[in-house]
Amino acid sequence: MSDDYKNSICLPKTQFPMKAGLAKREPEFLTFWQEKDIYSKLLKKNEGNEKFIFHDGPPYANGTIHHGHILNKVLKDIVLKYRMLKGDYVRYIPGWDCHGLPIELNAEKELGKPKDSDDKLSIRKRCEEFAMKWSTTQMEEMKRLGVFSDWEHPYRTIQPEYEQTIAEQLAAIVDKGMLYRGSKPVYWCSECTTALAEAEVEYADHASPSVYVRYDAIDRARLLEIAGLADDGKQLSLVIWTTTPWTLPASLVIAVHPRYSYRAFRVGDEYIVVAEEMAEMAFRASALEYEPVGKAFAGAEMEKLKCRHPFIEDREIPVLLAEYVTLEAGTGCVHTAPGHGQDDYVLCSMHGIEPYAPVDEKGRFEADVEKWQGMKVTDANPHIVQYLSDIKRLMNPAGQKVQHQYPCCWRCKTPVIFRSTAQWFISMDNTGLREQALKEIDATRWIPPWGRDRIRGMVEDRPDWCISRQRLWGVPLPFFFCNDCDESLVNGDVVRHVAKIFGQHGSDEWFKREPAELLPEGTQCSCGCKSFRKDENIVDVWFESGVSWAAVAAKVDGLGLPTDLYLEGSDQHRGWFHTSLLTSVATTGKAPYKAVLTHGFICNEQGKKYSKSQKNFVPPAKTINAQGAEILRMWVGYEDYRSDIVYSPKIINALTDSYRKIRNTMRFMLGNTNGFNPQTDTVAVSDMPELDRWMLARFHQYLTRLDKAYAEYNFHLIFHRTVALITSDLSSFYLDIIKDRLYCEDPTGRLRRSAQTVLYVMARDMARILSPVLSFTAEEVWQHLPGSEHAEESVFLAGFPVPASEWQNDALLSRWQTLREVRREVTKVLEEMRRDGKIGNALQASVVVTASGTAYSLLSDMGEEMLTDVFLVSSCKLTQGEGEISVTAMPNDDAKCPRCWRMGHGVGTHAEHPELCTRCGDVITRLIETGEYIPGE
RNA sequence: GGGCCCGUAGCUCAGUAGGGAGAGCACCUGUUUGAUAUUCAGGGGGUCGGGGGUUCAAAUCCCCUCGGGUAUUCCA
Repeated sequence: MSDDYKNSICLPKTQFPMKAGLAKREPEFLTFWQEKDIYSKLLKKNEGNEKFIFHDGPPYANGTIHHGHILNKVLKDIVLKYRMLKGDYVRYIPGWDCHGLPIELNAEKELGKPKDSDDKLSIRKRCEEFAMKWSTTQMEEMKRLGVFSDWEHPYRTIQPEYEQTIAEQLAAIVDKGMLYRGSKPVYWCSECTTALAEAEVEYADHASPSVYVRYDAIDRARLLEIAGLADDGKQLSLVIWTTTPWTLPASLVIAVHPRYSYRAFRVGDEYIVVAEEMAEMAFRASALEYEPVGKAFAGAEMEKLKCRHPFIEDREIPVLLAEYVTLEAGTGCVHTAPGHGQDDYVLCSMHGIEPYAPVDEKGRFEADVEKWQGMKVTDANPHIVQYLSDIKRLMNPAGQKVQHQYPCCWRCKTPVIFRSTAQWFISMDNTGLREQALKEIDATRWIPPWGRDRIRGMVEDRPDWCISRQRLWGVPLPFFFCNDCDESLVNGDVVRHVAKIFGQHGSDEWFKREPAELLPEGTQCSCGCKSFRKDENIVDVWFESGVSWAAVAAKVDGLGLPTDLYLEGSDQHRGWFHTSLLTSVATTGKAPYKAVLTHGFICNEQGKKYSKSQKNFVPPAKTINAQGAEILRMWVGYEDYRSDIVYSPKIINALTDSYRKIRNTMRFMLGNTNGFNPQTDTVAVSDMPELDRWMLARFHQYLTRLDKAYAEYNFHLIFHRTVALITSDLSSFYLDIIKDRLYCEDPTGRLRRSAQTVLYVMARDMARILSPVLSFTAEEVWQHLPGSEHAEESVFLAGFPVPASEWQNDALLSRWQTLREVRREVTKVLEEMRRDGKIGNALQASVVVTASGTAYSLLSDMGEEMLTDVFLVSSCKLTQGEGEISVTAMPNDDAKCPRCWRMGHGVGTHAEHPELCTRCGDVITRLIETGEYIPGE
């Protein structure tokens, strides 16, 4: 049997499996990292170096994690692993937000509404169990992603020491004089006699009365002038529309839009002013004839105009301007009761008008409303309508109804009302909190930059922060009221006294103890009374997570303030970024962070938001168990996190294919470094063929660009540049060309060792530079690298790769760019020949390249031998011609070397192996001499 | 409705001093069997959301518009 010399060829050989088997292998690496304590070793290694202080935003401890959590945690992991590889000292303390309504509602569902303090404590107990269960579950799910974090020392907002900080921060705010007690409208159920949170309200179809009500102008002359009318003695009024006549006794203001067009209309024997566009709808409802008179004018002209309340004779109603006025319904003139509406409240508070709500907790009118005192507001509605009609203030027939969605109590289904109640606020302006917060926003780096404008707008516009909630599952506001004079007892020392109790025993103590047991000894009201009762509110959970900088960053060893980075979804501009800023500026004057990075939301292929309730997503655990967490890590790295990003099985499948390409190329490099000892076999750059030096120059560029991409938080470029390198530069070019050297050259000769040197360097450094993203695969590659030169037991201890300056060679890069363009022409011509059946393998062809000018001199400088190798043909001739580069090719009929498959190359001339080409003959001769190759085997 | 973000090939993305529309994947057709659940080559595919303006020249600068996304309390 003829010897095809196959056994003398060095084919790739490695233990690194082609099939990833990620779902099965990843847990082995997790165990490896844990058992070898790699994260601790990394911390120890970087101890004393510059710190990068990162502070984790606490996810809500409710349910299993979804793709949004994965995006967030993996992004954090990428940033921090990069920093750690670079040598920074980075501690990652994970946290959970454990108080709050969603958890409380769950507990309440099981245990019912609490009746006494024992019930309250059982509910809180159940809440705690719930929060612990889910935060622990989420922790396990996050660990599975390969995230490096201090999982042994997480923070939770229900830890006593955390609760102590919450109270201490409150004390600091009290000390600064920022806290005050005021009124604010909240959803109120008069059946359950309680305030409701948004989540406890559901919308149902409801028929409400529809009333158009006249407010006579007091500033009659002014309004006539604005409207362009002469005074002919006719009645002149603004008309409002409302579906809640019971709020009319609390009506204090009429709101109009500054830029809408308003106009007077003659209706019967009177003038009525409404928004021009709304006239038809308004008068048609009232079945009235109308005609426009005078001239149209902007709402802004009516600012501060005084009108008269429809039935409270001595109440003047000013017209105020509001952007929220719309032309969807009504008249463009909006009746405004700050005690009964959110917008109303905000508008009035801007003008110093206090909320007014003459309605008690059972939903009955109080004494202020003489006519209907003691009547339920909903029962009073028809009486009010009839009265309006009787006194000729109603435009439309009494009894008209409108069908619309109206908020109802989710428990008893009663329509809820808006009712202003006493609440605790942090003032935005009394002590300059808003102004200072804006300054700190400007001093912070926002990534991407539009984050600054976003949070700026919110801080500029926001009302005072209402921090009280009428709920159970949270930290009680440690305030008291005097039993004698009803005066509130709010001072920093008292709050700090309670804070200590929270820190030692937890905030349950508030419910277990009597006021005297919570107060410092001898506490006395200014009226002399020593008997107090407890406030029954808890603090807004946003305040709790908002002080994590004080509870965690300021206290945990290895962290500190200000932190270097907060990293969360873009919804946190309103949430955690916002509340952290306010609390920190309030008590320290400074932002808690130097930089804030935000990412978008997860959407499906239709651009729809991820929704658990709609079940429009494959649960992550399913993907992890089928394809591995690595694919999800890759997905995070693959997408541009700054905008909303798409998650779909299609994308995951595409990524799986890309992953295979990366993995297989790494495997090829590892396989071809088989038998290479980096310590003894490395070839110096100066001894390398030009192609290898080009490859290193390109790799130098790649490493430099990736370092920049990491540093600038352009993570998706990492992946896209890596895929470009692997497919275009490695797989289809460099690796393809050096196969001949790797397989056929003398295994220990310079040419093969040179290529191996390059492969080793690239495998080693790609493992390191990709490890923040492809953590599992990078570690696996690392464990399969040849040689013992790398003493590090994990890729994460090997540091960030620094390209050798001698690799850099911009001249080579541009020179080879031209060569590759010629190569593209060559492959195109060969493809045509192949199509015509003239050749199969490119090695069966001979090529002639004709070039002129600088292209010719460049190619001739490289030499025909190199062109032959690079074009993967058996021979290449270069001729000088005119004009553009042209390529011709023909089948080569030289004899074929059975070992390397090239045609010609001196086949038939070798003294001992005339059947081989000169190169292969020499190689075989040596291999036979040393016994490395035995013919016929 | 106002605020903010996004809109380049079926998918994910490049395109930073305005001047040639690109990459990878997917798809089709071949190639290899010495990366073989692999490799290589070739090919089709885009009014750069739409319209207007500035300019000799616009994916890139300005204005308008459409579509999508977003908000633990925007909505009488």
